[in-house]
Amino acid sequence: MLDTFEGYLRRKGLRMTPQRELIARTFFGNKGHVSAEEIYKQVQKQAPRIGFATTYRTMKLLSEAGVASLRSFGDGFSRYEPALRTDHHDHLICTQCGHIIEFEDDRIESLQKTVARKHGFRVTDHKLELYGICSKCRTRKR
Amino acid sequence: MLDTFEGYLRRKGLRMTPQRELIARTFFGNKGHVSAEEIYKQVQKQAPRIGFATTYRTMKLLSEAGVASLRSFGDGFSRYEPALRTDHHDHLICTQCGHIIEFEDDRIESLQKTVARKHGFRVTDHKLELYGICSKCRTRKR
DNA sequence: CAGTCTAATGAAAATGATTCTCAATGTCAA
DNA sequence: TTGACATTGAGAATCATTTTCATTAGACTG
Repeated sequence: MLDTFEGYLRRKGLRMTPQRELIARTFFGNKGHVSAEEIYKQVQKQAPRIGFATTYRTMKLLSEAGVASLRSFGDGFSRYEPALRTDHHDHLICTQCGHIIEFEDDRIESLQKTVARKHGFRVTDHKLELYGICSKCRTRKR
Repeated sequence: MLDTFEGYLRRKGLRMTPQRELIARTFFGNKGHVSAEEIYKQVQKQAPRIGFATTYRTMKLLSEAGVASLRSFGDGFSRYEPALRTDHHDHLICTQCGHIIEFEDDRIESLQKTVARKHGFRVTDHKLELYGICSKCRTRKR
């Protein structure tokens, strides 16, 4: 993962710096769905001198390198999640508590490809989000 | 459509004003996937005195009334599309030219419900977006 | 090692979509 | 008519993200 990133940088004539390494490691240490600001705060604890500009810049680099993928849910800001995961997964989002569950379903995936092909599209990425109320919130409600 | 909106306003003790009506009509006159700014520009042509604040406010009202639904694609800003359409549809988005194609697929819909149920979710809404390159862009490319 | 070239950094300012504030205006009901 | 609010438009404010810019650090050359 980190190697892929380093390779990308080298290929582009860019450098692997301590800051970039720390930010990348911090990012990979997360479960996913992390906003740039969250990364920034975590990084701050270990290296308070690192500015948010560098964090944002590095997140963008990670995304360009293909090791992070940008995902914008409905809320104000963009989240990153580790790419290159073997499983393609989608999201179930509770509109009540904000909890996010990942799932995958091969049948849906293959239907998506079929539909795209029918419209002459070559799909490079996709995003499926189901919004609803999770069981916990539903029982808590009444 | 407009009646539904009017009903919502009345129920909330709010008023149907000329501005709101024009904005609503303009919105309904569009195919969908319109940003608040686009609506604003269109409205401006007919009534230059209307400010963007009013446009934004009215779009939010339309959304609360359930006649418009907010959809944020990856780009910087939020788009609205007419709700209450009989067909549930999803989007194919060309990352090259930005063209958006709507599609619907009942099998995918029902699979979504199945998956959600398995996780104890009651789905209220969903969003499926396939990103790729459309046939036009693909042939133009080489 | 010294010198040079360029990338990288952090702080602060800039941006751009959206929201809020506020004074002025409109509308309804009593 | 009057009072009570809702509404409006203009501009200021917000908030995540980007850009600018002066400074620092790295890597390479001789």
